[in-house]
Amino acid sequence: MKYTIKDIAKLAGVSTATVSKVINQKDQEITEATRNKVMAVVKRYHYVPNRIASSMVTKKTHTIGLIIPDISNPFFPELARGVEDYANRLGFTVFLCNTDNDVQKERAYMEKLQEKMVDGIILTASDNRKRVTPSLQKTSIPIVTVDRGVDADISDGNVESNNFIGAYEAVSYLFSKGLKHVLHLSGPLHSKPSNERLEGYKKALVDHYRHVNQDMIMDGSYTLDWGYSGTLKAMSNRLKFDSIFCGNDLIAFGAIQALKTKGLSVPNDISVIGFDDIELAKIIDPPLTTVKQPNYQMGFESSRILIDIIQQKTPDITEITLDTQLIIRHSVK
Amino acid sequence: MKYTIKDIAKLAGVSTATVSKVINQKDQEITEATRNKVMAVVKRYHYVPNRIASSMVTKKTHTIGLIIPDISNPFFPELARGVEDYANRLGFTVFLCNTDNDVQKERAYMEKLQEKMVDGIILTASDNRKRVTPSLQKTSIPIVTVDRGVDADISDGNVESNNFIGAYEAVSYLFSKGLKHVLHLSGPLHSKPSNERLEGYKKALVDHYRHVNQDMIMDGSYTLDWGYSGTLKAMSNRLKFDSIFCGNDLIAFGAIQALKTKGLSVPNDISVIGFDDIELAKIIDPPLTTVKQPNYQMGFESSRILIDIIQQKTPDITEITLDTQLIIRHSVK
DNA sequence: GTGAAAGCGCTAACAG
DNA sequence: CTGTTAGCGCTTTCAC
Repeated sequence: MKYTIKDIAKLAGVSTATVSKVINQKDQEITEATRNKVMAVVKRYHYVPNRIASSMVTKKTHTIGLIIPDISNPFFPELARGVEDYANRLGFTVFLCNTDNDVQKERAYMEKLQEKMVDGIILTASDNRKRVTPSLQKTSIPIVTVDRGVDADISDGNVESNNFIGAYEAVSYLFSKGLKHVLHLSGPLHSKPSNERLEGYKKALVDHYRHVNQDMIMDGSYTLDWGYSGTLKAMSNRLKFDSIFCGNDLIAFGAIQALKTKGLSVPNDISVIGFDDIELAKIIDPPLTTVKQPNYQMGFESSRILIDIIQQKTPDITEITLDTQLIIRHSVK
Repeated sequence: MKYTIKDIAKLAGVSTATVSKVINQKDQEITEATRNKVMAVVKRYHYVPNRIASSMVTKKTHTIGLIIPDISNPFFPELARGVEDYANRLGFTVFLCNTDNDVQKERAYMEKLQEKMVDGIILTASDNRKRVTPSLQKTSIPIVTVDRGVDADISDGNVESNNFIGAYEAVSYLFSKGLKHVLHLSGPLHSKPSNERLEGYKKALVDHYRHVNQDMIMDGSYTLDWGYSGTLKAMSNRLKFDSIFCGNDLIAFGAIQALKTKGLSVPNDISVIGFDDIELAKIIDPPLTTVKQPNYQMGFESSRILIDIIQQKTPDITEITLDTQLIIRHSVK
C-alpha cells in the first residue's frame, strides 16, 4: 500500500500543510510536539513522498541530464563519476544519455530531458558535427558543456582541459628526448579538442624550428582501431617517423599494437605518447607516457557550475580550463 | 516562454483533451484535419509536453534506475550501455547511481529512486553485504538484479553469467596445459560471483584429482592493487605456484605487474588467467587469456526483463544465466 | 502554530 | 469526433 501525504496527515491528526512542512524541514514554525507526532507516523508507515508531485508545484526536479557520446569509451566513466558525485552530494540525480556521437540521438535526448523537466544538462557534444551548425537550440534550462565547448550562446558554462598546452608539452618532450620526426595520429579534426591538440603539436614544431609536414598529420577517430590502422598506413606510406603523438590513449594502444605486429620495439624503435591517462595506461607494455586529463575533475567541476547556476548562486566562474599533466612512463625513449 | 497544453489548445482552437490525444498518438478518433491543425501549432511554438504532469496522472514515469557499485570500474560501462540501449529504444530514461559498494548509499538511492517514482530498478547489489541480511526492503516497484542476485523475494528477475562453469573451464584449461599448482586470487568471498568462481575452481581441482589447499586461495577485492599485493604476498609466503587464476581481469593485470616487477616472465615462468575480458585485456602484454563475461548483454537482458515486467508483458523468463567464453590469448603457457 | 483551499500541467472517463 | 471536468499528490499563500 502506498501512502500519500493525505493519509499521513489524517493518521497524525494534522493537515497536509503541516506534514509537508515537517518533511521538508520547514520546521521553524512547527511545534516540537507536532513535529514528532508526524515523524512518528511517517516512520511507522514508511511514507515515501512523491517528488513528482512536488516537482509539479515547485518546478524543480532535482535531476540533471548527462549527455555523452559513449560511457563505454574509457574517457567517460571517470567524468561521469565526477558529475554524479557532486550531484548526489547536493541531492541531485543524474540521467545517463549516450549519443554515440550521433546528432540525431543527441537532439532526441535534449528534447526528452526537457520533457522530463531536468533542472540542467551537462553536455559533451557529439564530435562529428559541422563546426558551424550546432543544431542545438537554446532552451530555457541551463547547459554546461564539458570537454568540447559549442557555441557560447547555447551554453551557460564550459569546462575543458588545456588541450593546446598539453599537446605542446607532449611534443616538446619528444624533442627534448632527441626525437626528430613526430607523426601525429589525431582524433577527428572537426572536434575542438582534436583541433587544439593539433595546434599545440604545430606550435611545438615551430618553436623547435621544425617544418610542419601535412603528411605527418593523419586524422581518424578516437579508437584503438584507428591507432592500429593509422600506424600501418603511415608505415606503408613510407612516412619517416621516430615517434608518434597520439590523439588519445586508445589510439596509442592501437599504435603500439601495430608497431609490435611489425616487429618494432616501443620505445627503442619508435616512441609513442598518448593523451588522457586512462587507468590502464600504466599497465600496458610499455607503460604509456601520456598527458593526463583530469577527467574526474572535469565532471565534478561541470556539475558544480551547473548546480550553482540551478540554485541561482551565480558561480564565480563559468568557464574553466583545467591543467593537464605530463605523465612520464616508458613508451618514450 | 514555456507553453502548456492549455496554450496550445487555445491557439489551435480545440480542447486540451484533443491536444493530449494527438501528442500521445491516440489519434484514431481524431480527424486528419484537426490533427494537422494542432500539430502545426505544436511545431510552430515548439511545444514540449511536461511529462512530469503526465506522470502525475498515468503513474508512469518511463524512467528506470540503474544501481551499480562504480561506473569507473571497467566492468560496468558496458553493462550500463546495454541497459541504456534497450531502455532508450523503448522510450525509457535511466538514472545512474553509484554506490561504491556502500550499503548506506545503496539504501539511500533505493529510497530516492522510489521518491522519483521510477518504474523499475536494475540493481547490482553491493558486494560487501553480509550474505544473510539484504537490508533491502521489497518495494512495490519491480527490481531485477544483475551480476549478483540477492534474496529472491526482493527481486523480480535476475541475470548473471555462469561464473561456476567459467571458472571451471578456466582452471581446467590451465591443467590441460600441464600446469600443476594454481593459485587463486579471488575477489571478496562474501559476494556471490566470487563464491561461484571459487566453487568452479575447487570443482576443477577435484575433477583433476588435485587437493584443495586453502593457502592457495586468497581473497581480496576486485582491484588492480589487490592483484599486485596478493601476488607479492603469495611470493613472500613462499607459496609454490606455476599459474594464477584471477577473480577478474583487474586482479590479473595487477598480478602480471607484480610478476614482472619480480623479474618473472608471463607466461614462461607463471601463467595468468583472468575473468571478464574487459576491452583492454587484449592489448596488455602479454594479451590476457581470460573468461569473457557478456557484460553488454547482461545489461541489455536485464533491461529487457525489467521493462517487460513494467509493461505487464510478463516475460517468458525472469532468470537468465548467460554463458561465459574462454578467450585464449597469450598469458598462459 | 496550524489548516483550508487553490492550483501546478496533464489524462481519462464520460457526455454530447 | 471533440469538449468538460475531475482529479493525480503535493506546496504555498493566507486566514484563523
